[in-house]
Amino acid sequence: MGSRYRGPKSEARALSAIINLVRAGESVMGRLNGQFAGLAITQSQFSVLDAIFHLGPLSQRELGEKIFRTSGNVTMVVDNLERGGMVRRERDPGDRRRVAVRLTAKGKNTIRELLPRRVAAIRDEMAALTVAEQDELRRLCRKLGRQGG
Amino acid sequence: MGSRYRGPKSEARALSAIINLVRAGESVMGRLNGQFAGLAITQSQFSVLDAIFHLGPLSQRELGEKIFRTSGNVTMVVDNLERGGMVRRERDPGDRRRVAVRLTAKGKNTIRELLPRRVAAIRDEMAALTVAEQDELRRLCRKLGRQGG
DNA sequence: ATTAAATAGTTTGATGTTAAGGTAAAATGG
DNA sequence: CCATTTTACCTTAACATCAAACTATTTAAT
Repeated sequence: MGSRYRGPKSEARALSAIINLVRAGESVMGRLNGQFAGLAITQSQFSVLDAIFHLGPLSQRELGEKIFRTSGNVTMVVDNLERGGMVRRERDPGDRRRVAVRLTAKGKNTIRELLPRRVAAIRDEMAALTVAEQDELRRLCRKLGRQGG
Repeated sequence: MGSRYRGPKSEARALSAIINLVRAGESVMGRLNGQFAGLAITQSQFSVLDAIFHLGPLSQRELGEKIFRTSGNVTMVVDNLERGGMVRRERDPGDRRRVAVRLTAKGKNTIRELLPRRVAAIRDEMAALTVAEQDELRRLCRKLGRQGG
């Protein structure tokens, strides 16, 4: 499926599109994460705080789903957040396998402070494109991303 | 610059576009890197082999530029490739700070075997989009990527 | 020539990431 | 009730990644 021959030109075009796609993603995220330079927080940590802030306490399994990471990874990220006093682990008494990850006051303050900056940075990033272009980009990326998984 | 107000709807649009951009890049690369599962090679290692294969021996600084990584990182990736017998380091006699990274026969065979597979996988990934869409995607990603860096 | 600045590469310390395997708890099926 | 399977989390080993500090070498300035 999708493998009908299109010739070498077609391959160069596909390669170029992918390179630019990946590079754009990396460079946008790189600039966005520049926000965190100096602050004691990383991208993964931000993602976790953001998820809990918007969705309420989550188990690590749920967090892994939200941020598209393995459970082993979530363990480490939550470890580091916990050490920094941003979140608290609470064993679920009903199902003792589960751990609810919950924001502390410090974590809540941090994410509340960071969010508006992040929103502003995203707005500025995307200001390079018109509204129509942003919609088209999203449409194309969805079509691509959906593919295999 | 680029920060004239566009309202909250605009921010949701921008955020959604970025999320889909980054996710598409990650998911496409994830599927592409699935190719390497089982083989003793990683994405970074592939990038290095690919660069040397097409451009000839490069210094580590040049490699870092090509694959958008820091020099410290290149040191480790080349370490691992060298340990696997894929490349050889050769001190430049003219400028003894420099190290030329050169493919071994094994490295050459490996990349020659991997490249066609990668090209085919890329072709299949992008077959989700029409030719016109591929061009548009590339154009939009370029516009975005150029921005800050 | 001496000194200062720049460049190439390495090392270190912290974090992230996965895959694979391990432990404990819960659910399921006799 | 007991054995099996599944689930949630943790641990380990290996690699990736960056920032910052460091060594060695080259270039530039005076």
